[in-house]
Amino acid sequence: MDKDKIDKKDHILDVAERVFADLGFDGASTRAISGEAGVNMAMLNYYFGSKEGLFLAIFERKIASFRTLLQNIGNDDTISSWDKLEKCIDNYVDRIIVNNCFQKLINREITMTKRWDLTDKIVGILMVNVNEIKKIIEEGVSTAAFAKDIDIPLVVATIFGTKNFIVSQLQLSSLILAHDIRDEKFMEEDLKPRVKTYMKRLLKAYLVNEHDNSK
Amino acid sequence: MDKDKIDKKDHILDVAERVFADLGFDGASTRAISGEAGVNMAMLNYYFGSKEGLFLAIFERKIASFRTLLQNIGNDDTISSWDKLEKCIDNYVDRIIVNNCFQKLINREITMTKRWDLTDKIVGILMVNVNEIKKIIEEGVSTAAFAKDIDIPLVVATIFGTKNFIVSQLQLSSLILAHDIRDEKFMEEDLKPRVKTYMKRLLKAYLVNEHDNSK
DNA sequence: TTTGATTAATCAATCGTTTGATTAATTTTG
DNA sequence: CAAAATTAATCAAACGATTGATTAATCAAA
Repeated sequence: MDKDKIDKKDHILDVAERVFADLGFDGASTRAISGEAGVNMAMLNYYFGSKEGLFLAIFERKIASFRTLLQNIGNDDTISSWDKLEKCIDNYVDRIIVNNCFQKLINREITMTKRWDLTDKIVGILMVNVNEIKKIIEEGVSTAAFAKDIDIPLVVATIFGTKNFIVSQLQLSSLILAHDIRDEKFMEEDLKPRVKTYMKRLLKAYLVNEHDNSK
Repeated sequence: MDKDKIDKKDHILDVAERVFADLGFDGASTRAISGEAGVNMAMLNYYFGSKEGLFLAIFERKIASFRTLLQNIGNDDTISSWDKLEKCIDNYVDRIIVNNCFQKLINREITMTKRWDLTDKIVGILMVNVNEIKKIIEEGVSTAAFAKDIDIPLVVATIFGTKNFIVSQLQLSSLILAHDIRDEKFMEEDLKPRVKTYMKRLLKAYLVNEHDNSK
């Protein structure tokens, strides 16, 4: 049946996403992926053409939905720039903490000099989302909601860098936070609201035009 | 000669560091490393026992010196907590932007679930440095130089996350900064002071106790 | 000559991919 | 509807290439 085929492909993508995240692109063998997914090795090539095709399929499945979400926030004319940014933060934190293995996957492969074509594709997909954030901050500056002398690209680097660090370097952030970050309950009930609150305060202190940053 | 041997080992470590950073642990073959270093493949095992041994040797060569630098800053009783933090930022930015391929190397391998023993070793080494920063911030809070309701672990995540993002995701940050980040001159003359200024303003706005963070 | 450094050749293991065959499902034809 | 033809899905086996590591022979220096 067609339904079963889609389900099976989706199942493979689910498994492959986790295995890639754990072991990296090179480290994850097609045998390991097919083995864990309970399918024959040849099915990966049959469905996705190649290992790289499987890798890209994982991305394309994930990114699109979040992009439209960001765009909806950005295009909403009824709320202020700061409220838009808050909404972005909330959505990002919700998203990345839940399926963090996908984030790890991106962060690892994007630093590769090998496989330029693949990296370029990933960067291209990500930049669309990055630019949505950037646009919101720029809007805030032009409407004088944010200070005019802020460093927008580096603010973006802080937003993405902080979230990447927390989810991507699990062992390190576990030690820093003094919690086992694989503890689902802690992640959901404690860390999630905590990161949201922190990011908002941090950015508000720097961005919002209530004191002079230039000194 | 003994001198020549040490030079050769160092040369291998230099090359291996770059190749590992570019291609990852799995992606970097011993043939590629020995080939680029201009030595026979067997010399890697002869000198470092194994590929993993070579990998660890790269770390041990690098980390120690910076650790003592951080500790010297932390133990200096003649300057304020904020000045200590500024010094740390300056030193970090100077260091990571120059040899960023080492940072990439760490950031990639630390996210691996594979090779727990190796990751643990790396994390252990890094945590010493992380704790130095943490100690300085804690000192600032206890002396009321910093606001008491700040989230220290997440501040650490921002410091390391932002720097990691800039150097580790070169392609992405090149696009965000609208500059080719491999341009040495831009990195040295523009980006370096810019990141320093930004990090200080960002952290000061959040940390220093001149407005109430709790609202 | 003896010891340590260096080499080319080779090892078993594993890699991603391809193959040819077999089964299941679908479509076409009579 | 039923038989035949076609397509899709799945499999075990094997491919050539590459991996990290080791061997035994050679070289250089003391």
